[in-house]
This record gives sequence, structure tokens and C-alpha cells, in this order.
Amino acid sequence: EASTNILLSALTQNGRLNDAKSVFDRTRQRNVVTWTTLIAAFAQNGHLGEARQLFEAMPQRNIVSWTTILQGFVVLPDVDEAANVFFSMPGRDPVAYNAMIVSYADSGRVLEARALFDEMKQRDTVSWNTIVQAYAQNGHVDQAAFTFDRMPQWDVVSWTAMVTGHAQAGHALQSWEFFVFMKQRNVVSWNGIMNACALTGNILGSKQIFQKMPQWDEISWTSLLAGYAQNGKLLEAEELLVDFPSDD
RNA sequence: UAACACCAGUUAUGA
Repeated sequence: EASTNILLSALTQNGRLNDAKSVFDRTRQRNVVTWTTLIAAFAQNGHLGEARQLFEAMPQRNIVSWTTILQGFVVLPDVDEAANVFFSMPGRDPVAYNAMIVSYADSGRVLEARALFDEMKQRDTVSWNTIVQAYAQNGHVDQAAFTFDRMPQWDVVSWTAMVTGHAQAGHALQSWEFFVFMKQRNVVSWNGIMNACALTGNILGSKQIFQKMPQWDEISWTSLLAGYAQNGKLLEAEELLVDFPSDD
């Protein structure tokens, strides 16, 4: 039955929702993971109705199944339904809190996001990153920086959030400083600083970063292209298109 | 402090 769940997981990861559903329907031995895997698949594709039906039909739910349905409303987005689920849950762990904080942040309700954060018994690094990002994306980079300074520990996500947060506020220098001070960088950090340059009008910097970065993904290419386009560098954009990687 | 092949939930980058 673990093997069924592995199959289900593989199918949903490849977007084969229908196949996943039919496998689910044909299996007799379902456990909470079987159910939750399918619920997550529906929820991640915006099919909250189906997800909710399964959620209500499942014989027993645990905190992961609750958080899965919660997350479905977070990404929809439907902050009120998300809050509904969140406050109905039999128990809340940091993962559930973090998801709900994101929902408040995405709808501009920073104070409520902060209130939840303060109310948490245990905060993990994701919690801190989430509240830092909540401030940054709502135009309070100063608060984001203040909170960042008080975090017990940082990871690559924390640093990258500050790089992009400052860039969005137009603080090119601070953005760059955070990038330089980072101990570990991944492709997201590199994409972030490249976009930071473009955002603050330094498209030449974007190009240089693109050339220097150790690895690229689709977002790296799209970012540079967008940077050119938004700064009126149409010739450069066309040149870049020639070298664009294709996905087959 | 990580590796030894992934059964489900939360945070950072572009369009």
C-alpha cells in the first residue's frame, strides 16, 4: 500500500490527475497518506471542490490532511476560507501557522500575519522567513530588515528574501550588500540579484551576473529577457532568444 | 552539521 502511494505521488507530480484518480478509485487499501496525496493534487490544481469532497469523505484526518486543504485555499487565494479551516483544525503546528501567515500576508493583512506569528509556541526558520517576507512584500522593508536582524538563524531563503525585498523597494545598494554577505547561494539567489539589478535600472549588471552565475534555470533566462524588454533593449532581447534553451 | 535513490502539508527569484 506504500507502493500504491508511491505510484500516486509519481502520477500527481507529473500532472496526471485523471490517472491518479483512477488509481485511487481502484485501490482498496487506502491510508491517510493515500487520501492526502490525492487531496493535495486536486488542491494544487485549484480544484478545491474535489479536494474538499475527498477531505470530508476520508475516514480519518490528521494535521497534514488539514494543512493540505488549508494550503489549497491559501494559493487559490481565499483568505477567509483559509482562516476558516485554520481555526477549525483540531491542532495547529508550525507548518499550519506558516501557511496561514502567508495567506494573511498575500492579502495585505500584515497585522494579522504578525499576530499569528507572535502567538506561535514554536517558530522555525520557515516561520521567520515567512514573516520577513510578509513585511517585504507589503512595502515594509524596514520592518523586514529589523525582523531579519533578530532571527535566531538564517538560511539561503532568508537572505534571498532580503535581496529581493530591498530591490523591490528600490534600494539597489542594500540589495547588493545582502547578496554579497550570503554564505550560500543557489540559483534562486542568483536569479534574485539579477532581477534586483534589472529592477533598479542596472541592466548591464543583470547581464554580467547572468554570465557569472554557476547554473541557470528557466527563470534565469526569462528574467534576463524580461530585463532587456523592460529596459527597452530589444536588440539584446532578440540575441538572447537565439540561445534560449528549449525543453525537449 | 548534509550523502547511501523520493508515500502526503508551510517560506525566497521571472513571464
